[in-house]
Amino acid sequence: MAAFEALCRREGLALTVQRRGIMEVLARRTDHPTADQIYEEVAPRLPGVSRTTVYRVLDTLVRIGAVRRASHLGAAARFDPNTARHHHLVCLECDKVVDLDDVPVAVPPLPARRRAGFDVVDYAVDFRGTCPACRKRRASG
Amino acid sequence: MAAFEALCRREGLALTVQRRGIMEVLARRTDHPTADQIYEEVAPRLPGVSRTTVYRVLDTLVRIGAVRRASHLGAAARFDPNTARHHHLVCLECDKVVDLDDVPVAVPPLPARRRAGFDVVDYAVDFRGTCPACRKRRASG
DNA sequence: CTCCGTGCAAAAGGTTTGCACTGGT
DNA sequence: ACCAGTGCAAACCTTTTGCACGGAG
Repeated sequence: MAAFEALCRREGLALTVQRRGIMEVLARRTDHPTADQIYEEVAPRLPGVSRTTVYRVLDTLVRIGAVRRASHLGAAARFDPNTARHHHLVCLECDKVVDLDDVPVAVPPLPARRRAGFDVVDYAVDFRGTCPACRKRRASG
Repeated sequence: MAAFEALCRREGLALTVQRRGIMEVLARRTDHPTADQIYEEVAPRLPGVSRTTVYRVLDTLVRIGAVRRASHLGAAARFDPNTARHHHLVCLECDKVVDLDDVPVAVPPLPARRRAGFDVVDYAVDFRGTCPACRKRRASG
């Protein structure tokens, strides 16, 4: 939390009660709350806070690297005709997703004591980085 | 495509032009189109087709196992205060996501020739399966 | 001929935007 | 005091639902 305040100062961002409150909620929770869940938890402590602010603060937190979006696959649902196990290349800048067909990736089995009671039947690996188009765009821009 | 028609017959589903057209688009594309992108591509071939139908057909295709949803993280965006590399346990039934903090998973580096020009800087592994609550619910129900 | 599947329209989330005001710095 | 940050309302985008019609089996 102190690190967060330092980060804000370094970025020249105002330390508002809203930002502090939302960051506190995020820092405490170990699940991956939605914007609305964060709003519900923050609203009693910050009377009059709006959902708009929650969305805007979350954008800011993502931009300065204080939190992550849990999925990099974009907002809208995407569909994949390939039902076999396969992995993905994901561009962190434009959310483009490319299949890695026929590229087996050996992931060691998760030890039973780390599975939190889940029956694990499969896995998928997202390799994250920058796609050729975004790299080029950044180099020229 | 022939396999898809056989699958429909086996499931007792009518082979409508809409289902065939949407499945053809999905089978041809190697990216992960959104419902709207599929609609845009299918609309000229199926005059008068509605977005509603695209959504309903996609649901059907997922149900019979002809396609997959590319993300299992649910509709709403989720936020994660943990910006360090970590992996996830994902329930395929209720979309619950649990962090695997401090559980390193060794994934071999992707050979350069499989990277499709991406600069890969990180990776994340989603372990997929059934969470304890859903397993219990299924056992009792 | 019988329903399943579709189209339309409207509703239901989730998220973003325009504008005026307020609170940090 | 200035301007970034906020609140409100309305718009926007994606997805779902109710109802009536039409075509596949």
